[in-house]
Amino acid sequence: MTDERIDLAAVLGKTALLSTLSQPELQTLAARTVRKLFSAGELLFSEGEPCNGLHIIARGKVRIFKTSISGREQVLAVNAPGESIAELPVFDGGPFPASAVATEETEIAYISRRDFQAYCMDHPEVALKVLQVVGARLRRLVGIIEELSFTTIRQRLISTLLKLAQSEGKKTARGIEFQLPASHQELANQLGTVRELISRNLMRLQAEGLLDVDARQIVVKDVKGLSTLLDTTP
Amino acid sequence: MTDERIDLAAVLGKTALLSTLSQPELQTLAARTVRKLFSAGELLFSEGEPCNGLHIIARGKVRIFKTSISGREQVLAVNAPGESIAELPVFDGGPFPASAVATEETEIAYISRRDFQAYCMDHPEVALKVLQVVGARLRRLVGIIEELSFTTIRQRLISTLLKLAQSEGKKTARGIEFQLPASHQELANQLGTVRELISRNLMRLQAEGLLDVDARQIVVKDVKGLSTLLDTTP
DNA sequence: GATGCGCAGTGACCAAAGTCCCAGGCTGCT
DNA sequence: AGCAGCCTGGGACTTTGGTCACTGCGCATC
Repeated sequence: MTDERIDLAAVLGKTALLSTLSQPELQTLAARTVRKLFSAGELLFSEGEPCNGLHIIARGKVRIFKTSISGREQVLAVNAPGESIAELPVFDGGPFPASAVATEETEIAYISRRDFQAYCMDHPEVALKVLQVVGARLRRLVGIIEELSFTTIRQRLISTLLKLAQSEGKKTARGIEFQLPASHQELANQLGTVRELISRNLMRLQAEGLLDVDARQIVVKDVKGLSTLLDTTP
Repeated sequence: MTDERIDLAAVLGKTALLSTLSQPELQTLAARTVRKLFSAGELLFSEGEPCNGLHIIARGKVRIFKTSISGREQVLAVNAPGESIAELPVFDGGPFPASAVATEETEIAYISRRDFQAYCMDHPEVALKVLQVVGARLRRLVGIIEELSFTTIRQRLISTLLKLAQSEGKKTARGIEFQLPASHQELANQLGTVRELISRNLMRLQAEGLLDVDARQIVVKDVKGLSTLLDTTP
């Protein structure tokens, strides 16, 4: 038990929301925290459910998404350890605006709404921190709106390919090489479209000589060429 | 001058953000508030500019929007008196994520970032209120994303027509009658598309016998028919 | 009355997005 | 080996979205 508390306090201290707190404060908060374990693919919560507490990711990865009647998915965010999710329903009392699923084995630290709200009243700097985090989230959503309404799928795909190339690509003789981090289907969900279009657009870029594609293995041959495609008006 | 202060305090008291405050508190806040006047069509701020304070609408109407390189517009929100805008950049220190324009003669109460942040530290309940307001905003954005990624323009149009019919339609012998509140162009901006499609889709609905259209004058003849069109998968 | 100007309607046309469907490859399981 | 379940590739086709160009109307202004 003691081990758990110490561990939890460490986890809490690493989250952006609570980084300003002192050790003893983290301890008291940790005492009110519940651990929850989710296996890969398990739902944390679904859109529309009431929200009773704050989730903080201690380990694993969580995808936040909306689902349409026809079964299509639009990813809103993918969160990693140290990040909190669904801060807002905690404060406005409304239901979850989207669903959340663990994409791998995931451990959550859970603090009840009442406790966290009370904590914010006593520690206004935490409330301000929450506002900062929420600000980043809002900016991301505005970015998604911008992409959905101003760019083509082709451009969105190119943009994520370039990001991936930059973050995890390795320079080789043939170009910048990397692996797609997920199936075409999941990529499609993130870009708000369907599998076929991902496949087709990748092939098209290959035909144009900008990429080499072998299933998930990508070789970017012409970064500049790709970049210029981003600026052309749809 | 005295008049102004009293007036400002009244305005502040009516905003959702500050509704919990007492009269004297409103007075002290009002003393730190600056009035700003904007005429119709004038920009309050542009996307990317740094944000130095909180804007509260005292009178008029403000449209928040993004612009694409090709000149297209996507409306994120239209705010009315009593609402605050751009709360978030105030707290996270980042630039404005979108632009704002006054759609009619508009009066703004402006409080500097420093003052408002300090005020939140002293009055945590205000910070919590801000979180509530921001929560509503975030839900709206998620709603826009959902619409953009799951529905056709036709459906979005129908949905706003039904909302308008409900909020300001009058029942007549021919059906529910109302006026479009703006030009086709502005409507298109709100739905994230172009003028022609609004025009065409309205005509199409008329051809299908669901509406009667005469420029901006709309008569909804078949509410049920329209509603069912919303549920069909795109 | 002539001249602009903004707004709405429309036809032709093109590109992007999406649907349906099937083939082939790989993996893991029995 | 055989089968089931995935993921990817790709063909054929439809719908939707968007562009361009032009017409016509109403209104204000000169």
